[in-house]
Amino acid sequence: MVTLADVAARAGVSISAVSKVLSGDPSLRVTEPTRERIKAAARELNYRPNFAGRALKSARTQVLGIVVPDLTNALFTDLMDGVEDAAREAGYVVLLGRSDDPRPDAEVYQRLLGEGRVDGLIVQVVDGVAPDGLGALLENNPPVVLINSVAPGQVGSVLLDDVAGARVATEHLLDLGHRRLALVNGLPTSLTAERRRQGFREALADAGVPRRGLLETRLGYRPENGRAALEEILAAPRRPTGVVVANVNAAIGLLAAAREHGVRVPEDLSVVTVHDSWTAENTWPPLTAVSMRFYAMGRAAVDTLVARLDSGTVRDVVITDPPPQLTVRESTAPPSA
Amino acid sequence: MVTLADVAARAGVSISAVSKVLSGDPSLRVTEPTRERIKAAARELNYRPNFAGRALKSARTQVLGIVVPDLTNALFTDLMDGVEDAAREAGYVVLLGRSDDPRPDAEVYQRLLGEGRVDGLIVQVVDGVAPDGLGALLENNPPVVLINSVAPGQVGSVLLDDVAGARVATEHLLDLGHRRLALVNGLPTSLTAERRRQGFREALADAGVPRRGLLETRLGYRPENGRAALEEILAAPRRPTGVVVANVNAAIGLLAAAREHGVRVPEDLSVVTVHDSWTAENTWPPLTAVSMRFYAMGRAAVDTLVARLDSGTVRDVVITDPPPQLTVRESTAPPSA
DNA sequence: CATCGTTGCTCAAACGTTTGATCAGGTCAA
DNA sequence: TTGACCTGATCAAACGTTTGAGCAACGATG
Repeated sequence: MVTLADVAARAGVSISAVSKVLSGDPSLRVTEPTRERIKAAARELNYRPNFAGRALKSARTQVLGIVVPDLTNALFTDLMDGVEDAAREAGYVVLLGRSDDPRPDAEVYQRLLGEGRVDGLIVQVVDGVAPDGLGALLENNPPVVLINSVAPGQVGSVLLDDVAGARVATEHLLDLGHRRLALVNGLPTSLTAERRRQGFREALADAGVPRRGLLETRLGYRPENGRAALEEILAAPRRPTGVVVANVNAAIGLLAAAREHGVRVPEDLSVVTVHDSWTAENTWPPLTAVSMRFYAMGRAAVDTLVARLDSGTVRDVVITDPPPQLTVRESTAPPSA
Repeated sequence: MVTLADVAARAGVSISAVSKVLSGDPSLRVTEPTRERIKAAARELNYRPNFAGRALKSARTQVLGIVVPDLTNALFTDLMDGVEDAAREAGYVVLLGRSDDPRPDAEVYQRLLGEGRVDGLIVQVVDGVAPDGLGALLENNPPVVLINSVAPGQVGSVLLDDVAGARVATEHLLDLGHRRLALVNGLPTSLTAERRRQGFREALADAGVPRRGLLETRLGYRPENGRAALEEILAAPRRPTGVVVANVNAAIGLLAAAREHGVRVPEDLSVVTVHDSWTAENTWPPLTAVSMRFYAMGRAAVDTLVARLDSGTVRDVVITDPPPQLTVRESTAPPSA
C-alpha cells in the first residue's frame, strides 16, 4: 500500500505538504515546482488515500447505507439506480443492507450506524410496520431518511405522489366508462397503500361515483397477493369491470390468475397498475400502467440525506415532478356490457 | 460517540484491558469481577467499536464489494440474496457498486479496492467483454472473484453449470419430439452464452439430431433482444418448432413478441428458458424453465472470496449441486405438425 | 543593523483501535 | 531473606490521515 509517507519521501517533502497539496488545501503556500513534484510522485506511485485513515481522522466515511426489506420488489431496481447515481455525484459510495427487522436495535442498524460504517442511512421500512413503530430507531435523531414512509417530526422522508398515481389510474378507468371498480391494494399497515386508497377515492368522488359497494383488497404487493386478490374479485357479489392494482408485481400475478380462470383482460376485466416497469410491457396483454418515479425517489433520498449531513437541514419531500404518467397499453378497454 | 476510553473510565481500568476483554483476547488474564465490570460498562454505555479505528489498525474492513453491470438482470436479486446471507454469516457487510466499465482503472475499482474500502471484490463482468480484457485489472493479483466469467490463472471464479442448464432445456424439447430447434443466446462475447451453446449442442449430438440448419441468435439477454430474436426466427427459411432461450428476461420479451405476431405458444412454438424466476410463472403461458442456482452462486462467491482472504487459497468453482432442474409449465408441448 | 512581515514549508497532535512489551505486587521455594 | 515466578493488569507504539501551530530563511522597512 502506498501511503502519504511514500509520496513525501519520493517528492522530498513532508507528509503534511503532500496531504495539503493533494487535498487542495488553500491555506498552504507552495511553489509551483514543489506542487508539481508532489503531484508527479503521487501519480507515479499511484497513490490512493487510505479510506480508514481518512475516516478515522475526519469522522466521515463518505458511505451512505440503504436498507431495504426485499430486493424482489419491482421498485428496488429503479430506486437503487437513482441512489447510486446521486451518491456517486455527491462523492459517496453505497452500502446495501437488507433487513425486514424494523426494530431499532436490529443488527443492521448497529452494524452500519453504530459502528460508524456509514455517514447516513436510507431506510425503506418493511411494509406492514406502522410508522410509529420506528420511534425508537429515530429517538436519537440519527442521520436517517425514510422512503415511502414518514415518521412524526424530526427525521427526513421521501415519498412518491401515491395519491396522484392512484388517482390517474382510477380516472383512466372512469374515463373509459367503468363504474364498478375495485382497488387491489397493499397491506393494511402500509402507508403507501393508505395513500393510494386516498387517490382512488378522490377520483371516484370527483366523478360522482358512489364508493359504497366497491371492493378493496389489502393483501400486499407481491405476485401471489395479486393472485389471491383476483379470487376475491371473482367471489364478489357484483363483479367489478375494472381494477386498479397498487403494485406492478401484484398486477402481474393478478393477470396470470385471470388467464387461469378464463377471465379475459380487458374484455371481462380492465386492469391498470400503479407503477410501470419493463415487466409491465411484456405481459399479455401488456399492462396499462402509471409510471412512478422511483429513480427520482432514489435521487431525492440521497439529496435529502446529504443536505442533512452537510447542513443539518431536515426535510420531507414528495416527488411531484415529473407527475405520475399514464401509459395506455392493452389491459384496459371500455366495459363490454 | 462512545469510545474504549469512555468504557475504560467507567470501569476504572485501562483502555487496553477493555479492548482485550471485549475482543476476547485469550492472552489477557483478568479477574472475573474486573471482566464483569468492563462488560457491564460497555453495555451501559452501549459501546460499539469504531469501524475506522479498527480498520486502520487491522488493515481489514470486513466489507466485501460486489460490482455488477446491471441491476435489472433477473439474476441479480437471487445472487444478491446469496451474497448478503453468506457475507453476514462470515461477518462481513456488502458494498454494492454498479459499473459497466470493465477497464481496470475504472473509478469503481479505484474507489473500492484502491482506497481500501473493501477487503475483496466480487465482480460480474459486463456481458460482451472478453475475459482476457480483464488481464490488467487482475494484474496485481487483487482479492477478486469473478462470477460468470473466468480469467486465465491467478484469480478465483464462480460459474453456474450453464452447460448442464442448456442441455436439460434442450433435452426437454427433444423429448417432446421437437427436431427443428433454435437457440436464443447472449452476445457473441459472452462466456455464459458460449457455455449454453455447448450444452445445446451436446444435447443435439446425444440425440443424433444434426446441427446444421439450426438457428442461433446472439443478440443478448434483455427483453428487447428476445423480441428481436423472435423476428429472426419468423424470418428463418425453416421455422423452428421449439426454442431454447438462454435468459428468462429475453424469454419474456420473446413471448410478448410472439403474442403480437400471432404466434401461438406452445402450439406453434415451444419455448423453454434457462433460468427460472418468479416472473417465469406469471407469464402467459407460464414459462417452462430450467432453474439456475444464482443464490448458491452468490454464496459460493462469498465463500471463495473469504477463503482467498483468510488463507490465500484461489479456486475456481462450478456450482453443480443442486443440478439445474426443469420445471415444466405451459410454454412447451409436442410439435403440432 | 535591528525589526517586521512574508514565504514556504515542517512539526506534532489527534482520531480509536490493537497488541507486544512491561511492570508492580504478591506467593513460594530455597 | 533473597530470588524466581506468577498474576493482573498497564504502557506505548503503531496504523494513515488531517490540520493548526510553528519556524527558518529572506527581503523589505525604519
